[in-house]
Amino acid sequence: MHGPKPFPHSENGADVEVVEVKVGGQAEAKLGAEVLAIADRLHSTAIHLLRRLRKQDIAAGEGPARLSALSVLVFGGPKTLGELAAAEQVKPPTMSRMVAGLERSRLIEITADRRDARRKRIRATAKGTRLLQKARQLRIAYLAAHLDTLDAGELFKLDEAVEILNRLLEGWL
Amino acid sequence: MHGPKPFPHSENGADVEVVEVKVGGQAEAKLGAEVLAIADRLHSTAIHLLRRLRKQDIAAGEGPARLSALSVLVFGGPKTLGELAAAEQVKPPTMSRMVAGLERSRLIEITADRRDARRKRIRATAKGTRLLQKARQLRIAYLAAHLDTLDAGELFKLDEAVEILNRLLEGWL
DNA sequence: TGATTTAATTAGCATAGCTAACTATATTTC
DNA sequence: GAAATATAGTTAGCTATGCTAATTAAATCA
Repeated sequence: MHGPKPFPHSENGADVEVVEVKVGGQAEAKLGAEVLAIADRLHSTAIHLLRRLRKQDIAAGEGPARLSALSVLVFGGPKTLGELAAAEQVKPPTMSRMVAGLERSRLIEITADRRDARRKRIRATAKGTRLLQKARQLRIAYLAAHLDTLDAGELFKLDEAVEILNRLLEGWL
Repeated sequence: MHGPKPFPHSENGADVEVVEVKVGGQAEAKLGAEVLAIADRLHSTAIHLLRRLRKQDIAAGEGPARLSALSVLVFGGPKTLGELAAAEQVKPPTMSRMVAGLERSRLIEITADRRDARRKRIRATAKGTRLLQKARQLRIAYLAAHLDTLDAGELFKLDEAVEILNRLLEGWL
């Protein structure tokens, strides 16, 4: 039927046959067992992949959530707190605390917005940019070292799948 | 060069050219830019995928980590605490607390091991099994509803990639 | 028997998520 | 222009997850 069962999750995953779901509060879809099974495996795989990578994150001295927010600033330019929270799909109080931590570590700088005194302009410092590069290297190189044991065809398939998922996530909300 | 940039992360991801890493403390690999770029995109995609799914997890009343541990018990049978911790790639104190929470909610049962009084036998209750099915349905159906917007070819590619990743993770440590 | 190893817990710390309630500033409406 | 409303962020307080270090209890080894 399918490949090797990778983790205790996923096993027996197709016990749900057909399910109705509302997505975005409007559409209603009937889903086949095959799609559910793929969703199940994908979910489990993503969980376990990130469990491994999380350990590398910690080696950088800041947690994964902070590094991710810092990454938005480094590659996306300065943002307000609300924009950052939206980009990271997190509520403002959560981002508020992460920003406070990043500032204590001198990885970001906060300045007042002249147009709107309620807003804060948040941007990465040189130190923050440097740290992010280092952390990226830890995480990504670790993952890449494992990916490197795959052959070229497998890597290609992986890359294709990532693209498909990214397109899906873009129009997701 | 490559596809659409999906998130502020990932952008400019190939600024690391060649990197040496030690994996498992033994091998040393030189990694090309292509593998690093794929690793980068995969990492970012996994993060953002799980951000979305986490919200569904919470709808079930238990957090994702507990549900994941419960899943191991439901599909993998009874385990000791140490086995559970190992399966979930977590330290024993962390699992100890999760198990305590699951027991308070009557989702698992703990009995003494007759052979070794230090060990605990932990297994899912009927209630736990039921809850897991429901939670699975929430998470998986939500993801599946989005996957359902893909065409058959894309789904196939996704499934292939998941299999490749699972094989990779199995022999990872 | 005594020493060591192993299984699990407890205590204590940090990060990360949330909601509710509050402050301060902008904007809209009368 | 003053009052009402809306928006941006913070603070307080809760929960869940992760960790390490130290402790307890039981099993195993010398």
